[in-house]
Amino acid sequence: MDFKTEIEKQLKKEVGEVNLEIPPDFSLGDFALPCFSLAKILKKNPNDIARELKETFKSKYIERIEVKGPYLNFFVNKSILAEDTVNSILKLKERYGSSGIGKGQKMLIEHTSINPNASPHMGRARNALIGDAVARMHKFQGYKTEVHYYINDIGKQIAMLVLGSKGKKVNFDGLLDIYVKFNKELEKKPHLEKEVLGLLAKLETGDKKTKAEFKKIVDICIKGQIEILGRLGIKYDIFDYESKYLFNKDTEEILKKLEKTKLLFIDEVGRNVLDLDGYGLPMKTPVFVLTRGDGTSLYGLRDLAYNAEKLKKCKNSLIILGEDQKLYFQQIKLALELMKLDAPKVLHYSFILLQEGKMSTREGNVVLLGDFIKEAKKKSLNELKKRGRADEKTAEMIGYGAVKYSILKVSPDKNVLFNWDQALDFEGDTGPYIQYSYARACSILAKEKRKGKVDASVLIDAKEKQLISKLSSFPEVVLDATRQFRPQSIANYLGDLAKCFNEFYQVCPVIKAEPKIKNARLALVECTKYVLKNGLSLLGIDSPSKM
RNA sequence: GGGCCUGUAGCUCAGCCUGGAAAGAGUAUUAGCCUUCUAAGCUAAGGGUCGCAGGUUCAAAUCCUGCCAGGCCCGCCA
Repeated sequence: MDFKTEIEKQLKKEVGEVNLEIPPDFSLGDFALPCFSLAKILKKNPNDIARELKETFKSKYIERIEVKGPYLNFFVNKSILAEDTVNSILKLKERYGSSGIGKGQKMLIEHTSINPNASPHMGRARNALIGDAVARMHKFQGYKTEVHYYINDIGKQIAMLVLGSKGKKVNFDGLLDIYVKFNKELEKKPHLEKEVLGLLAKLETGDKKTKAEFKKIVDICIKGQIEILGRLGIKYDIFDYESKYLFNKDTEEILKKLEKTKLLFIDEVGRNVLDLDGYGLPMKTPVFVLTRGDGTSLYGLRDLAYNAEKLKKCKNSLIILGEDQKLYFQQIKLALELMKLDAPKVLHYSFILLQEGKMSTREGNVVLLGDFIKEAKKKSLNELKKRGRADEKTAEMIGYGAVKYSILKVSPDKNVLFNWDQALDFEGDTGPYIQYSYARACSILAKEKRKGKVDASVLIDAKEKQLISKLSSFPEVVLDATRQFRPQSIANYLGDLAKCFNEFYQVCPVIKAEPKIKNARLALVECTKYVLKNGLSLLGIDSPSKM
């Protein structure tokens, strides 16, 4: 039952199209109609309008109506809401919250796509965590999702690692060090740059030995990255290697297509350049450079080929990109549109900053994801020990939950200043707080079983009503979050829900309540358990039944 | 110089798209609550020129303009 739509439908008959809002405080009602705008149309005092509407409005879904000055406040029939919400959740269980809007549709999501040059740092992890959550949200809504990871296996960075690791035994953890050292070397000896480019040119001719050298580094790197991300439960369906689009000549196809637009030209140093003047790109000279002077391809050209292929596979597509790629993506989008191709939708996120500035793999001032989750697990294991448990699996659930929640709850537009203490906080508005609420619910349900029919209308305590109201809004929150690619909305909702549940827990004993109320409260706890679990799983966070 | 994002309590953030009632959480500080379903919890107190200045509106944290501060980007990196 959608109360809001029901009230709006009724009001439409009386005064035309209106938009209800949620009052600032629970005690003021469930929905409110401010009568200011009506005052203008009806040429009457808003307070009078509110009073008159109160008299004429009738609906069985409304318990009572209060007039507060120019506001008409609706109190929905709590027993209908309670019955409705509880029945719906108990029926749908792990599907509660899904609208099914994605049924029959496919969604391709590309995320993470970290350069295979080192162990991932927290900044990159933000991409993976957001992408993973968005993918889970779509899956939940019925989309058939396909998660892609694009591997930049032929870039300058790999060439640098190939050169830097000559004669050394390389492993995943040592790559960062090699990369940092090589970059320092490069500053001192600029002629190394030529060696790097030479190696790239050799690669593009298809030289077997060079290919093998690149592949060796890339394989080590990808394997290490996937292992770390896999620990966090982040999985990919398909890995796309950038080199493929070079060696299968797709890039040449793209150049041919772009030639037809008449906007492609060869500049004074022999590069293929796309003229994007007149499209409002905020660049000094609005062009898109596609090849180097020596004819080798640049990243952008290969990316165009990649995007063209993704589009063939699926017309619904999303990519997660850092804010540094905003302008670059505009170029890609324009170039694709010139070829009459749709660009994917894009979600940009800002960087995680350190006290001393931006994280930079090249300079080596990074907090590695691997180190961070290790620390998180260690801390949660410690906390578990204090409570007489020391279960590794649960420690991971909690530690990783803290990491994920702390990143996902913040809007991607915001820079995050990385702070160890804060990121590893387990109290207050954190992942473990939500998990703890879940564990509390499980604990009650393990002690006592609900029996027979539930009469939800006996749930009349203020905290019970508040909890029910919160539970009932879950589907709307998920729908909105999915449509707008906003995992943070779900994270914030879960924080609120956990708070509502803990407040209820404090004042409403379940097991000791009289039978009728006990049964209804058990049902309410069960409902909360489902919603917490469903919500957490959308963020890729596990729900431990004990902690 | 140009473009995009951000600026809300000491600190970390929600609310801004879609304007509406006294601006919300968490944390930190202070004071309470474990013989009662897990205290990773709950209750209470103090703490705010919503960056600044204009404008639109009956009404602005929310919309518009200008300015200030931070982040990101602006041709052979990816």
